[in-house]
Amino acid sequence: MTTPHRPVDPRASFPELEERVLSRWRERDVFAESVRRRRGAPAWVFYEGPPTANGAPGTHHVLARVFKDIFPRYKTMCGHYVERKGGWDCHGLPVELAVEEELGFTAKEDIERFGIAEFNARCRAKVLSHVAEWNELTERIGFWIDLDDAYRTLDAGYVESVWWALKTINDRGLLYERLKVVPYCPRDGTTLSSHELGQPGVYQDVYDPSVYVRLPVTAPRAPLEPGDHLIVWTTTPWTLVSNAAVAVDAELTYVRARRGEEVLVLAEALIERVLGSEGVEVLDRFPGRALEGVAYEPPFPFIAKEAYGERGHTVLLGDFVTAQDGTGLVHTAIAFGEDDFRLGEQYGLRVVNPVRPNGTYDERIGPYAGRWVKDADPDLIEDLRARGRLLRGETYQHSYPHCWRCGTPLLYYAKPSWFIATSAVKDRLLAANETVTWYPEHVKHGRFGKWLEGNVDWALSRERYWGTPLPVWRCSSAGSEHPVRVIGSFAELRELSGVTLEDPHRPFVDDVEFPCSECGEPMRRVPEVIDVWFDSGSMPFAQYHAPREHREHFDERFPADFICEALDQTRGWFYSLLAVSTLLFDRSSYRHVVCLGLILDEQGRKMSKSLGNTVAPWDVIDRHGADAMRWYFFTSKYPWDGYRFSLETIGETVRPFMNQLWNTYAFHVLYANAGSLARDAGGEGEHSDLDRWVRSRLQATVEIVRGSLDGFDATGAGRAIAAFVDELSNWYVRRSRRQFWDGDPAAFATLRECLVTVAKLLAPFCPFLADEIYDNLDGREPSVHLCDFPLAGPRDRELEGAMAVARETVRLGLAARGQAKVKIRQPLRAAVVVATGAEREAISRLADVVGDELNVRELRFVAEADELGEIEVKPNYRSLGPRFGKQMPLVAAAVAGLDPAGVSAALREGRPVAISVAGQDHELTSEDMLVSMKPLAGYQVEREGSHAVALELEIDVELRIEGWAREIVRAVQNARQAAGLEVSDRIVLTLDGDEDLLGAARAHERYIAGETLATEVSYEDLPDELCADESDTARSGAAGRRARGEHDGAAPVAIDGRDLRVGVALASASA
RNA sequence: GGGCGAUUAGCUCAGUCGGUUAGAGCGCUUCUCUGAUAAGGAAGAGGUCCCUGGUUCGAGUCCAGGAUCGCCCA
Repeated sequence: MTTPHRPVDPRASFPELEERVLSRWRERDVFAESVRRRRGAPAWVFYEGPPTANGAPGTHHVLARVFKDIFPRYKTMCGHYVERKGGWDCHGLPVELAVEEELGFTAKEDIERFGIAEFNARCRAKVLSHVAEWNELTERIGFWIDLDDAYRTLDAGYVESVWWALKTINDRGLLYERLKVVPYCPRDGTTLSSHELGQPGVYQDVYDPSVYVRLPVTAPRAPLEPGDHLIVWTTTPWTLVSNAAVAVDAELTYVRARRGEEVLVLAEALIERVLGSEGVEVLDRFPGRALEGVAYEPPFPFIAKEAYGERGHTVLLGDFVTAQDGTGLVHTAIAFGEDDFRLGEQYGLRVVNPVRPNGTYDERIGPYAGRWVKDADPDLIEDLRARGRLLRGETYQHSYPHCWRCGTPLLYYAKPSWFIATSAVKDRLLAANETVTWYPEHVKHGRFGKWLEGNVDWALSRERYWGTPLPVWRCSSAGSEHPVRVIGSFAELRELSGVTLEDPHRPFVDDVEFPCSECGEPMRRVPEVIDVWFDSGSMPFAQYHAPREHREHFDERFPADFICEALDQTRGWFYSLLAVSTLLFDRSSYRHVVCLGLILDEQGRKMSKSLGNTVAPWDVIDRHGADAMRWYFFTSKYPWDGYRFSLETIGETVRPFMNQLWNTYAFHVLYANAGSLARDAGGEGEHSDLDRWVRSRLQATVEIVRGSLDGFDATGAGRAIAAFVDELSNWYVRRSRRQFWDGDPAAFATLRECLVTVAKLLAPFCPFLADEIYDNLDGREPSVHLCDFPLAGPRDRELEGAMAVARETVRLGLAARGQAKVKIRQPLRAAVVVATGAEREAISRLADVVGDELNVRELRFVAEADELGEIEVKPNYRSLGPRFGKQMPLVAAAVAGLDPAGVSAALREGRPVAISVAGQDHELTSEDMLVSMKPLAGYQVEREGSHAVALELEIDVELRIEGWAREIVRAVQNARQAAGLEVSDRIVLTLDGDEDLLGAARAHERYIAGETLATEVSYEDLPDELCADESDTARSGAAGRRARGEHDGAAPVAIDGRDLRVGVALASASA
């Protein structure tokens, strides 16, 4: 340990430093070693939620990646084996869309014509096109994850694991096919995924027809009568041709209302909105359930009641009916609405869909056959009007989805799809969620819990190309009802078909056939691929190709202790993970989730390419460094609330902390190197109270950091580190500077321990900075990241409390100086401190520290505040409020009427104070009262609560001369610095100028010489203009130092209006 | 239209169980300190705690309604 530390530039560039640390990590293989060393230790499991690498990584990815990094690093340092396997999400529509765009395709037919094999080959190339950039950024931000062994959802092994999962789910009877109403683009002939619906611009405000239609009751029964009309409302008149039923709410109140000649049936709450306020007479009121079963004549005659079944063209009860808009009676067309479809299922109505896949009516709709449905709206309305069926027609503005690709309004349209019956395990999903700890907590029973409660079966299939093929084979004989076969492994498929799949993707898998076990006809795979979310939800086992391989490895790493993604994954990965593991293993696949919020720009707008307000991660890293970016994300706020992000914000947020730490570290290195012999003298010598105090604060910080990180609170932990560094720099080092100048081994040992421990605490947050400090100050391990995380040692709470009181005293004393406009450098005779008991003892113990900081010769104490100022007593609401309740104002008045000095005296002696409230006598103890002081004229007193510090302001000749001596020291120090001397250089000092000042200098010559490292002090004439111009001397370092013995004159300085000229010259080395 | 969250100083954010006069950092003004520091200290300016109503002796905090912003759905 005799080697001095590497010199530290106090203005080092963090980005450059980080690059150096990175190369050190590479040389020493630190990441791999950090994992290797914990082999055999208890596992702590992290799952990487796979990003897609078909685009460049953005700032929000950095946010996710640094939070994914910090907790595994922490747990590793705490002694856990934390495997960090990377992953890439490879399938899915965004990739297909990007390739389609490149090829100029607009419809699925283009892909079919182009050839699926070539198309998918391009998807495969595309999906990993940005991996290099991702890898580079991942390394640069210090996210330690194994990218060489990353799982990829496109790999055959991964696909096979997914197939296994689907087969298992099917074996439990939870996989099925049925019609589903989906958003459908009739022009492109394709269903749109939820992802596509989320594209910007999909929901547009449009004007659609809004029509109220009369439906004559055909078989009236009480409370209805012949001639009554049901009134329904719709904004999609084109669906009226396939009206199947009318839905009402069972509990809602409906009326028969007479207007003119006719009697209309609708919800009471909507009478005025539909019929206006005049000329309407309510004949009868009844709940919706009274209408159930009433038959009516449909708006158009094209499709007969029988086509729908027994309940066709009757009133049904639906739970989705509200009185928010419309009439309270909802037109229902089974094939064209989610609610409609569910109602149809519930009542056993058959699905009749008279719209062809290209969006035109089929032959069942007579005169309208072949017409594009939306274009038929005006004619259909006119038809209704001509037949007296139209009650009202207008236009209505609402938000409606459009195909993001071609702009066509989407139709909601029943299509066959494959489902997983997640709703059958809803209770298990909810139970699994109960085992998960969410950060923030409200997600658990809020957004996520609510989502689970409303669970509907998982629509699994996609009519697309680049995805995990749905492993379902179906008998090809016409109209076959033979059971489908779900394949769970490649071996199973090979056994049946004799085909060994090189690549399980389409189109190759589509060619594999095998005979139907029932009839021997070929079984062919259904054309769909599966939802990519099922891929990523399967990663706990699929990443290891489990269960076919590495079964134990998987078992040991299930479930995860920790996952972390953006909040929008509630319906994405958080759900798919939970659903897949609940279906397969009846438990959650994760224990703790940290949710991250959205990153907004400076103005609080969402960052988007179209707004041009994105901040590229590289810009931040090049300017502020990765540690700064990490520190900002960790500590500026809790991550789930989102960030307002800009380059400037990062700098402002981070500078105080990182610079403070760096400067403290640089200070240590500077003086440790300057006096390196002292460090090796053996033993640490006597520790001061300051040493003991800062060590105790260090232990307190370790406690907080551990506690916070154990609770996944990086923000609280980081802020505790910052608070400690502030105490270390602004109190410990500042108050201990003399010890460092004197080479006190106890001080160096203390500061070094603090810095090294901070480096360890900081390692998961700012891995570069922490490693640099550790490496230079300790370096026993190749990296701080191979160290154990600090364990909190014993604290000296009494000393911590004492120092808090002492610092408060200093604060008050400095404020008093400020008020009196007496500089710190001017010594004062005494400070008078109001304190009693433990506080007085505390300040006495630390009197040197306090007196030195306040620059007073003496601290005196007075026991009672009234010696320094007038007393005020106030009621303590916190203790008296619960006791007196409504009488509190009276109590306050009674307390105000007491004699403050008497109360103060009584409480001091432990006697209670009597008051009378509303004729009742009560006793108040010291807990019930707050005693404070008013300032007293004539003294310079600063007070707060029960504390006060007063300064004796009289400055006699002795004090004045001492003050001058300190001013002279300051002037000499400036001259030293201007001359570019090293902090340990000895000097020959020459002073010239005002006789009073020189007299003060002579009187305090030893002090001045000691402070300025002057081996010699002389009083001679100094020419004014000896010194060169500032630019030459200022901060010029060793190169600018004057030759030995040569005077370096300084410009005259003024002290109390008196001139002083200072000459400094480097003394000979022997001094 | 529904669900979830947010709203506190010019900016970024704390604010515990409801309790005296609502805080910090950055920025601004003045002063000060400096053998590490672009740092630190003191004072000052800066507040409709989004609004309205309610509960309470007492509300930034609890309740209800509303506004605005965001997210997720539709």
